[in-house]
Order: sequence, then C-alpha cells, then structure tokens
Amino acid sequence: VVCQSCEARHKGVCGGLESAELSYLAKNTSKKAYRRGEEILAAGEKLDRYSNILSGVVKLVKLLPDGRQQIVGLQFAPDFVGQLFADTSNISAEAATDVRLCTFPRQVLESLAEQSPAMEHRLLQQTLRGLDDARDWMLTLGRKTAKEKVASFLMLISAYSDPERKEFETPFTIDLPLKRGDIADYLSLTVETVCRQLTNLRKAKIIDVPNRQHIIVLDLVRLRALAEQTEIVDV
Amino acid sequence: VVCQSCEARHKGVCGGLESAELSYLAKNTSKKAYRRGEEILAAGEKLDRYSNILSGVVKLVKLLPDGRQQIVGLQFAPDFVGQLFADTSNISAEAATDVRLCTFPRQVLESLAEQSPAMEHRLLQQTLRGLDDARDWMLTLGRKTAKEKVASFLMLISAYSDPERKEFETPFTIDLPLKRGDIADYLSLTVETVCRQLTNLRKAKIIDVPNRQHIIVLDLVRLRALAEQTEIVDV
DNA sequence: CGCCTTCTTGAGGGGCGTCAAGCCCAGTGG
DNA sequence: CCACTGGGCTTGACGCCCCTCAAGAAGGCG
Repeated sequence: VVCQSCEARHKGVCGGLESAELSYLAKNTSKKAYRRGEEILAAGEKLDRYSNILSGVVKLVKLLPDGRQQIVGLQFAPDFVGQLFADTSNISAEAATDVRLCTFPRQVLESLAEQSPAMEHRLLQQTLRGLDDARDWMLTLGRKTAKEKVASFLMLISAYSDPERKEFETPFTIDLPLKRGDIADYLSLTVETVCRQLTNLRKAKIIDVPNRQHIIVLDLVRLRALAEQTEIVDV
Repeated sequence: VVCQSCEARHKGVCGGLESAELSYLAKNTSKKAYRRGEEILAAGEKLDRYSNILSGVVKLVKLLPDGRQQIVGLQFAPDFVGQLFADTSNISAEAATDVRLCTFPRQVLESLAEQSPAMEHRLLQQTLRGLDDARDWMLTLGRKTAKEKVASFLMLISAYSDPERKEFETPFTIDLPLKRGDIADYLSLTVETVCRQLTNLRKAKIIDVPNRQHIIVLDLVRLRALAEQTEIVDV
C-alpha cells in the first residue's frame, strides 16, 4: 500500500491512523510534482484538495492589491498544506523549490477527521505549531532590524536543515531554499537590503557566501546572538 | 448550574458540550477579574489553567530581551486564552481593559477534549481562526505604511464593536480598548507615530477624536480604502 | 490644587526603500 | 568552444518615512 511505506507518514498528520483508515486514504491519494515557482494553490480559488509535502519547500503568500506581498509562512516536509474547513483559500501557495506533494480530496480528510480523534488531534497539534510559528515571526517582522531579521532567517534555515546541530559544529553549509526576492518578502525587506545585510555578515566573518544558493556559517554563536538579541554584537 | 447560563457559552469552545460534560466543567470553573494592565499569564510560567474571556480585551505580548515588544494577538469575549498542550507559555497575556475570565484546570479541559470530539473540533476551529488572523496581521505589519496600519487597526476595532455595520451608517463612535502605547505595540510603530497618523486622519475628516478613548468614524469608505489599499486615498 | 501618567506636537537624524548601473552565471544556439 | 542573452544578484547614491529626543498639554486622582 502507498501510505504504509510513505516517507512523510510518521511525522505527518496521517501518522495516527489505523491500517483500515490508512488503506482508505491510500486509495484516494495521488502524488504531484511542481517546479520551483509554480503555483500550487491560488488565493480565492475553490478549495477541494489537501496535501502533505513529501519533499521541498512551499511558501504561503499574501498580496496587497497594489502588488506588495508578504510570505506568511514556509512549509517543509512533512507539513500539511491547505486551509482546513475553509471554502476558499485567502492565501496562495507556491513552490519555493521543486516540490512533491501527496494530495487527496477534501472530503476524504474531513471524513477521516470525523471518524478518527487521533487524526483530528494531529491536525490540531499542527495548527497550534503553525500559530506559534506565526506569532514568533510577528515579533521578528515588527520589532527587529534588517540585520537581526536576516540573522533570524539564517537561524531558521539552519535549524531546519539540522535540528540537532550543536554550536561547536562550525563551520557548516546551509542550502538556501529561497531566492533573494523571497527572503525579502519573508522578512518584509527589499532585495537590496537583504543583499547588503548578507554582505555585512560576510565582512564581519559570521558567514561566508560561496555562491547564490549556499551560505557557510562560520560563527553560530554570534549569528544566534544577533537573531535573538541576547547580547550586543558589532557588525 | 453556572455554565448553563453562561453568557459566553454558545460561541465559546464549551458550546458543543453535552449537559453531563457541562456540569463536570461547571464544578471546576471559577471566575476571576483583572484590572487593566494586570498580567494574566507570564511568559515562561508553568501552564496549569485555561480560561475563556467573559468580558474585556486581552493582549498577547512577546518581548525581546532588550525590551522591544510586540502584541501578537488581541482576544475578545468569548475567546479562549492559554496555549493548548504546552507546558510553559512563551507568550505573556495581559488585561488590555478590565477583564473577567472563566478559568478551569488544564486537566479538566484536556480530558474533556479527549472525550468529546465536538469539543476538540471547536478548539481546532478557534485555533484555525487565530492562525488566519495572525497571517492577515503579518501582511499588515510587514507591508503597510504607518497610515495604512492605523486605518487597519480602526477597521479591526470597528468590525469587532459591530460586525453587522453597513457603510452608510456613519458617523458612529468606537471605544478604543487599547492605550496609544498598546496600539503602537500592536502595529509595530511608536506612540508618536500613532498619534500623528490619528491627527492626519482627523485633518482629512475621516475620523474625529473627541477624547482619548473614543474615535468617531466619519467616512468609513475612505477609512476602508486606506486600510485595504483598494484605491489611492489622499490624506 | 498638585502630581503623575498619558497624549500630542515639533525638530532633527538615521535606517531602509528607491532608482540605477553593473556583475555573475546558467542556458541556448551558432 | 564561445558569443549572446536574460534573470538574478550586488553595490552605490540619494531621499523619505518613521524613530528619537524633548517639551508641553490634557486628564485622572488623591
């Protein structure tokens, strides 16, 4: 069965299902691939499918009528994508990298959630984590300087790429899933400011930038101090 | 029984409970009152109680070590307060106005949630709404100008004070539940900038400010246009 | 009436946005 | 193999929006 061997299963929302439920889900799923930049879900679109991310990074984007935009969340595997119980999405979802999804009709998930308290509980847990992340990020957006924002972003990606990493394990390389423009939209900055702050961090020997997609973190202690503002750091 | 006649019951999380569950809950609740400015829940504190708001407004605050702060959410009656399934809160909650709460031990709610799918479903719904609000506000924090932010805040409070209001029902008065400093922390601005923008709106005849606590909205159409940036508005 | 907190207004400066030019590099086709 | 092309990235010059600092006004309360 598809779901039994699913790479995303144990940490995803389907992790709590019985095997009967799992085979029901398996019958109704399909895998889809998107290239970097493709739109997965348009704002205002009728919402009839949900998905789990198998691999890649999905950005959730909000738009102002005049074109200003803000990335309000990044979703990594095995996160869930789609606004539960909403008829239409008020957010658009776009592939930030190449992405593979496991999608299923809306009704399948909603009926499973009704039958299985474990499933609903997992959805609640995931939503709570999303709310927590969103609120953390509001502090970053609202009250940090450009320098602190870029440091915060690098810490976020570092944590995602290796949650177990220790401070003394430097230097290490991280792979940026976002283009400069996306980073700017995530941090509420402009592309130019993001570039300048990366340059500043490079000159301060906190990071190195060997090429567009990669960052080498040289001094994790100072990077974290900048991001969390636990002490004053000259840059 | 206390809960049977509760003013917040039907729209709150306890609205889906059977009468047996309701009386169990009623045995374990107590009402508490807080004065404006009092702390309801400190960040880092051990979390052993949850609450529903009976009246008043609660602000959720995040702090940076150096004192900068951001209000990451406003909760109105009959919203739920407390971070579900978290051992310690990473947010502090403070009474923005005088507040009355209905509180109960953490275990009571969590066991009710286990027994009653309806209860868990309501918690999920409320969390989803919170996530949606948070993401909307991220766009406001990140991409709107000071002028647009203040207009957005006034629209938010207007909507809360009368969700059914029509555009032609102007002028009308709204009661500000927050001090200027709180508004600034909610909008990621300074007190001075909030004041100046209110003055600008007053000079543009969009609002009037008869005293500190009240705002008279004279031109809801232009206020909304500013908040949502649907068209260009001179101020 | 005096004191304290909150609000308002002004003057000045700095951080980040805007505009513009040039660089890097992958992909394409000759 | 290399010229060409175009998108993304980087850097500089300049200006504006909002923050900072400061002083005074307006209430609230003993």
